[in-house]
Amino acid sequence: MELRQLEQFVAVAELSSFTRAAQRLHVVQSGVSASIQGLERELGARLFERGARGVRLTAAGNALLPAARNTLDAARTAREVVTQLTSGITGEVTLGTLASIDVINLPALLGQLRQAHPGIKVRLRTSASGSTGLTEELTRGDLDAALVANDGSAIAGMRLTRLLTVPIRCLLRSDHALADRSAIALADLAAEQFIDFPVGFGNRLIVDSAFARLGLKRSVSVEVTDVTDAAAYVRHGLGVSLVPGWPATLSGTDVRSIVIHQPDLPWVLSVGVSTARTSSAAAQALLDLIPAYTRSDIVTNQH
Amino acid sequence: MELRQLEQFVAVAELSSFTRAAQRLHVVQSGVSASIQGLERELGARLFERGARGVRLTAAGNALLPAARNTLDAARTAREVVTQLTSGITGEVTLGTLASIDVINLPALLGQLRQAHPGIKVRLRTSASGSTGLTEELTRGDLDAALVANDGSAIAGMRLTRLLTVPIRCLLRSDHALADRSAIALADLAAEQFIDFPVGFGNRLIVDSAFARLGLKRSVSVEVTDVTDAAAYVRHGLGVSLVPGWPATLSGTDVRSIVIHQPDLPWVLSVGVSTARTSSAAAQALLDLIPAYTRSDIVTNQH
DNA sequence: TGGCACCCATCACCAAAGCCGATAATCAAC
DNA sequence: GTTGATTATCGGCTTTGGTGATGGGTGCCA
Repeated sequence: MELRQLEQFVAVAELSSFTRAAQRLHVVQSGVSASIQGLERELGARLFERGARGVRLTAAGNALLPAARNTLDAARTAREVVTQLTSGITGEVTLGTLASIDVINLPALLGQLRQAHPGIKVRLRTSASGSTGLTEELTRGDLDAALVANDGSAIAGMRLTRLLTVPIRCLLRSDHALADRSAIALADLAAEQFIDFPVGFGNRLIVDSAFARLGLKRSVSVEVTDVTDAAAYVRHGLGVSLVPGWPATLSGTDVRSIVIHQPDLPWVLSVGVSTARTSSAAAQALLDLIPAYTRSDIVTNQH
Repeated sequence: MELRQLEQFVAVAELSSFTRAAQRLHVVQSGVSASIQGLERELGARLFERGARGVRLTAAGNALLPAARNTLDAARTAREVVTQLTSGITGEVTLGTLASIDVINLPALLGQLRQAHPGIKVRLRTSASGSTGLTEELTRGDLDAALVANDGSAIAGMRLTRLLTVPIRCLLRSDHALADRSAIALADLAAEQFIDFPVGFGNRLIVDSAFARLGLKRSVSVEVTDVTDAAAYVRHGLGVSLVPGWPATLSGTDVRSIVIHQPDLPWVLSVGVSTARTSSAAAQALLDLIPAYTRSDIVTNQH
């Protein structure tokens, strides 16, 4: 049994395909095929059910998968403990992030990380499909960590660390009938046209499910990927928007940001890692810095 | 980095020698040398200080050693979880044992183990140098587990599980001046000739250190490796003996077994595994059975 | 039902690497 | 200095991982 075989096995298991695993590993498919066969012969058990439409893990394969990951993690750690002594922490980290998160000062964070550990290379990746897409990429193994927003509930396969909780507020044009309220109930907005994020984003998920829980339907007429864009559309009369609210960002404009009550709608930003993997030293170094570079002045759930 | 390299690295580290590591691994020395060099080149750090009298770990080597063991353990576990599904637990276990332990019914235990897990092969090894020798063999990696006897204190590098505590008693010929006492103090025996186990055995260690603590010297004139032998020498007038006492074994003979007080001398039998390694599934299966096959009727420390 | 697309297995070939055996180089102890 | 023990180096052999092409099987769709 070789580390190379375990690596290939894990790749095939994650991608459910010899062909795609070979692509990811930069070898030809026949090599992966032979390698897995060797592993199966050595272990005396078939690891995959081969089908014309990809492969599925057998019971034996399912048993091996976590153990194989453990082994690869241990091997990576073994490498790291030595290289750390000579050249500090090195390695490559891929962080999944949301399109426009100004609550985390990523440039400053990465500057600090570079200064502390020059050997770490960071790659940022944003997903067009929001937190849902990031979650998938993370569990598929394409990301080392991801920033995700949701209502604060757990996500299967991810270990989440909460960074920030911001109440969702309603953006209204100042000439709107509700614009002078001090607080708005969700039910008051059921008939409005909404500007919101696309399906898959945390914000959309929170608001959609809140309406669903109340038994209400709503209409999203414009989709944006940025709170600032949402505010701009509100300003131009395209509708109202429910987004995590930082009152300061709107001061002096003709858009009002009003607290939502009934129910509270907390928008929770977390950083997540896969429960199936252990983080590399490089990833851990990045994760350790995130809380310090998260804006804490608006960590509040109050109205 | 290959598992083979880690295996060779651990062997060299444990034996402090390329040559002996090569012997253990059944490869030639030049192969180990090249392999370790490759590992050092890949990690960018020297792992051993080479000397004419063997090798010593560098700081990098010391850092790598536990991580390498973890990796190898994880790989072994990966193998086991799969083979366990098809052929049950398999593997080879080497148990270090004392020459004559009748308090553990090893034949019955191994019979049960064979019945439960036919794929496990057990090798028993006794050490001529008693518990001390077993401890060394265990930490050197030659044993998976060892039965050791001592006064119940901890042993560096070993995780001990207590099986049995038996008070040490004094064997005397029935015509001895102290033979009719109901209890004897250690100081009463300082002038006697002793029959005892060789240095390195748990019993010898306990009694020697007890006399040393009292500031007394004693003379061991006959060395045996079996309690029955000790009783035989006592019967023939060669001296007295302090051994873990089971009154029943002497009934109907002309040798008396008398309790020692001042101080209590507990003889503690434990089974130990190395703290540096995790046990294989096969070793664990054996360990799990030991308590059930340990005589519990004499688990007592009372006089 | 036949063709097509997709996927895994097999094969021949090549380059790299592991292993062996022998030998050189180094160092400590006597 | 010599001896003994230890690690490093070298040439040659064998194994094996990788490649690229090909074959065979399966589901999908016209």
